[in-house]
Amino acid sequence: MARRELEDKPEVMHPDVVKKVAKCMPADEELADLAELFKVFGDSTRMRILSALSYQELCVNDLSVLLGMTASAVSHQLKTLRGAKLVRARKDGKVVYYSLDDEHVNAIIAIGMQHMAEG
Amino acid sequence: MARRELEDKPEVMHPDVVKKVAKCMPADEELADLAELFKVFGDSTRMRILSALSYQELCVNDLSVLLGMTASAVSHQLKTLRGAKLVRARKDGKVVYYSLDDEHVNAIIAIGMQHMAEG
DNA sequence: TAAACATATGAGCAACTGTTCAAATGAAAG
DNA sequence: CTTTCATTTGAACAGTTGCTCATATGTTTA
Repeated sequence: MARRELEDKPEVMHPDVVKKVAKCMPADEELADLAELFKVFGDSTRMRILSALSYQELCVNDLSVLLGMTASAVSHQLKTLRGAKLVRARKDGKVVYYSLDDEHVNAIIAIGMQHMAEG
Repeated sequence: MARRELEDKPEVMHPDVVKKVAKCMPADEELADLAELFKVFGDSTRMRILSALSYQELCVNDLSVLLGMTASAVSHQLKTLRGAKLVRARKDGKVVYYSLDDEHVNAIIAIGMQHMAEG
């Protein structure tokens, strides 16, 4: 009991299982990067932008009208989407047209929809 | 000019395109729910938990050792994962075993990995 | 019964995030 | 050149989030 109190580190409950899983799992850094990617999908404004762009290339002004938000707010989010390489920019005069830059975007959205439809 | 200054609402740049996309897009609420789902994937701790559970059913203590975190922190995140129906709990005595509760989890993670591998 | 244990929960706090606002670019038109 | 316009950027602020700590549940064992 006294011995137990000194060592307050938690005992492993299933040591062999934990070791096995620890060896199988990807590196923490890789999983952190993956989480960063999904964080970009985890905002309703960005999700609406991605959904819109899945149908049609759009400029910032179009998006701001479509979403009912200021061009500034949209531009900030587009910067985030560009950083994640989910969106690509094409400049034509003053106007900047955005479109999806990744074939996986629609796939990820589709699977998410499936999950919600079943839940 | 004076007329222009009074009406400071933004003009639509490509009205027909915006209308078309507006009709195609899912409802805002559905996209918001989808964003909420991806928000759950958008945290490195939760991602590590999901990754671990993709190999093996694990109890809270195992997870806390595996992740090097307190059982409390892990339990809080498991509650979030349970709320999103990504994880299921099985109770055996004092011990609660968690496992993936969704076939789509692995698919979503796999596509995310693909995106990172190409970027 | 009481003690030990695995897990869950609530409050509190530091860190992060999305929007607004004002100002800056950069490009076309007068 | 100057003005106008589309977009971008930075600072600031409110709202959110994940962890810690203390405590509460619920279960097993002595």
